[in-house]
Amino acid sequence: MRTTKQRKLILERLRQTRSHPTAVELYDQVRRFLPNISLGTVYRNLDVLSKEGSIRKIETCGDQNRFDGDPHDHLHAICLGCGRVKDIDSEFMIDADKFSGIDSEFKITGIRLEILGYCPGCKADMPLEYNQDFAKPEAALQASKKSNKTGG
Amino acid sequence: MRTTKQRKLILERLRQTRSHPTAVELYDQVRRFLPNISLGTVYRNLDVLSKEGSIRKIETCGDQNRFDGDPHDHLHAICLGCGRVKDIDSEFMIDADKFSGIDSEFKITGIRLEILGYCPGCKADMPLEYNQDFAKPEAALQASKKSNKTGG
DNA sequence: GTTGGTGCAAATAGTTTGCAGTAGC
DNA sequence: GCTACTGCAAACTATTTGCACCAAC
Repeated sequence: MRTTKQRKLILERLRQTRSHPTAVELYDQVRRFLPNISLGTVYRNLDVLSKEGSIRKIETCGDQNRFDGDPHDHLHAICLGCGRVKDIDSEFMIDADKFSGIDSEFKITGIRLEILGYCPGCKADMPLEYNQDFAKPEAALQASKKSNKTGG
Repeated sequence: MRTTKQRKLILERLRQTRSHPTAVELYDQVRRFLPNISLGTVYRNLDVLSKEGSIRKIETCGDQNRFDGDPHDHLHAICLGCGRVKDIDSEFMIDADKFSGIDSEFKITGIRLEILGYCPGCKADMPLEYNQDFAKPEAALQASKKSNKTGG
């Protein structure tokens, strides 16, 4: 794997930010330093870097993927209002072994665990039902898929 | 909400199957009964039915969404080989309250928990590392995003 | 100098939408 | 009869890819 200036810049920017940018957000950032870089290059680099393990692709199930410069185990809290992703301390991780008895035919390799909710800025957008009480995750997920502000 | 024959058929097919079809798979199924139905109509109906709560949109984070005719709480085991989704008994559910201490600013409304692994048919595609031991979920997820066979 | 990486633009895949006609209530 | 719903096709969004040139090793 060659160390091109594009690749170096993308990795560096991703490591420096605590946000979890989308490919396009990252493209906008790196363009300030390399005006001629193309979006295709950003996608290609995000792909090789995440395959190689230097970064993580976060599958937020939103319309766009987000990327995390920290490849170590930790949880993500995903805002259903704006789609932004916040890191959560790994002490809350759940071990995949907990589920090992589930199904003899299905070979479990891991779990996907994400915290869903609303960040301070999006509390106003929160469905009424959540103002009194906690409720079903999926319902909220459905309701909010649309409003993906570009998030930092 | 009107009960059109298209809507009725889509809901009926979804309730009858234990697979978790994609929109296109469902379209292929209902076309056998209503040859002129359009894919747009299938998408529109999946949207209203899931917003209304009759079905669930499963956010498998694959390239295509899948739909579940059973709106009740249960877990999904997602095959990283073919993208197919299998229901898991709700006794394994984890309560969102477990995470309530995570962050005072973030209003938690739920969690997303999915079991990742390989179904019997895809065990051959499984990365070598899993043949000896369980390993990190995300690595496998990255590796397998590509191979979404149309699943049933 | 070899070849992996780049910029560009076109292609692709999944999904959404505008529109004019249709059918459920 | 009103109007939500439909089929169709075009549009849209995120992402991928073919190609000719370039630069890291």
